[in-house]
Amino acid sequence: MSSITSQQADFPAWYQDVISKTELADNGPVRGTMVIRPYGYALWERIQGELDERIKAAGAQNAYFPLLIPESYLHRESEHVEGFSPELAVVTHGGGRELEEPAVVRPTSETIINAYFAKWIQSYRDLPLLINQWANVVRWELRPRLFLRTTEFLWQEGHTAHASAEEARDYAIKILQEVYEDFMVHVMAVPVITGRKTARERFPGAEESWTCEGMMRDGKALQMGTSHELGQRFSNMFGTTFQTPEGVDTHVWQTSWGVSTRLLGALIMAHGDDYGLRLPPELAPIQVVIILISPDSTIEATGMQLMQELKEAGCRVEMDSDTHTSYGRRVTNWELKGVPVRIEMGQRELDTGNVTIALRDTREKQSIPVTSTVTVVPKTLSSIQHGMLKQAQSFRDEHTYPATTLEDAAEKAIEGKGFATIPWSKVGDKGEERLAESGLTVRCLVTEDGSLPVGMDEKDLLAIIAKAY
RNA sequence: CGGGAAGUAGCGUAGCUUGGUAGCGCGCAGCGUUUGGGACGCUGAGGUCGCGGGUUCAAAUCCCGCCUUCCCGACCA
Repeated sequence: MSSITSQQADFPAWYQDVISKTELADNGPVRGTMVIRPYGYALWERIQGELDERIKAAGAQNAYFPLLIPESYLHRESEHVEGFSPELAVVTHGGGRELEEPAVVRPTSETIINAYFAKWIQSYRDLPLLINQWANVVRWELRPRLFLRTTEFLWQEGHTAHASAEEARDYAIKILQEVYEDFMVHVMAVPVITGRKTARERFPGAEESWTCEGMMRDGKALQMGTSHELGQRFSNMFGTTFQTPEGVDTHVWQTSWGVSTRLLGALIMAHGDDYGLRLPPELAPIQVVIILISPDSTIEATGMQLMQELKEAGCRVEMDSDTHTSYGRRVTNWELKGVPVRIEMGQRELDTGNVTIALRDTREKQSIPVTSTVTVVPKTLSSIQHGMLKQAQSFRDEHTYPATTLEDAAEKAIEGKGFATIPWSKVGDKGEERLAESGLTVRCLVTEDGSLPVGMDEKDLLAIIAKAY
């Protein structure tokens, strides 16, 4: 197996190499489509599981809406259709004949879900209505990249209806912080900046968009998740109304929010190194791999017992007994796959009563008594988790530059390969246009202390400027 | 969709300038020897040279069109 391109030599090539060599995904036969292979899908299932738990804890329920949406639905909200029409896939034929009304393959489900919310919601007693769906969506992409931007991708999209604007806003922010930020920071070990999108970067049809922005190891920003406050735009167009306790017919206030398979791209690019993936233990489908050094029944029995004990201690463990393949090859392969802890089991371990454990994040090796493995490994996993978050945090801090003028910010973001921060009052819509000329965008707006700006006057905010995926 | 680069076995590539019927490395299969950081030997399988058309006695090679991938832009989770 040939080695992967180094990050420094060519970051995009490194990214491609990692995806193919770790067998995460392949390109599909139709441009922009992707085949997610078992290891990649295992990661997605871990992401789904963790998020689903948090989404349900936030009160939302899962449901499923159709893939095909009447084209006319999209046209009901003008900004929405303007935003999406260039990237729609439209079905014009079915059952061997031309359809009376073309159906679009959902690029997102705001419209169809609203059509049903309008039907289901009558009274303030029906609110809030909190729905989530796990689905695939299609947006015809001009420049696809595996996980980051594919024509078809998997995601969850939450859609909620509320009795007041404040409640809707609070819920959009609750999802952003308690579901997305919490998951990204504590499970993915990716520190994210939560902030508000500028008008230019907002979701088509939203009144406010809130975002989680992560920094990748090439210094570029990646939008990892968004939560939108939709106001009453969709409810006005779809006639989604409820009666208040006073008997007044009122349009609901809504939110929508989503994260996608793009998170796999974030995971790869936020933590990966020249040896391949580095998976945070909380997320890793395999947390510990036990490598049997040579074919021997005592070694195998000891390894099996260790695996059993670790499983009972709650670790996700796999045994590598493929002694036919050389030791070096196997080690390289497990490093490539990013498994956080590797335990080596061979004659030496039997003789000394110690096992060798190797940590993927720092590539350090330690020797510990076999008998303490079950207590040490879970602690090690936890310290790797914290170490990776800390490392990602330092990397981001080292690549974040305060600036005072627009030119200064642009230069620092480009030269320093990272984020530049500058008072939003120095940028504005005109400034965003100028930044775009050098390939930069305002990723989001935050308060001066970096927290989420809720209902604050824009003039006091700080803009995060960066190149973005 | 605009600008650039490239498509030859699963992957990486030679051959193309100067047309003559495809080679190498890795990987893969079988057998044997190995086994603590990408093992070795022997044997073997695997190719519509991206697709379509044209020129020619003859095309991987020359010409035209298209498709795909990567990079840079515009668009986006």
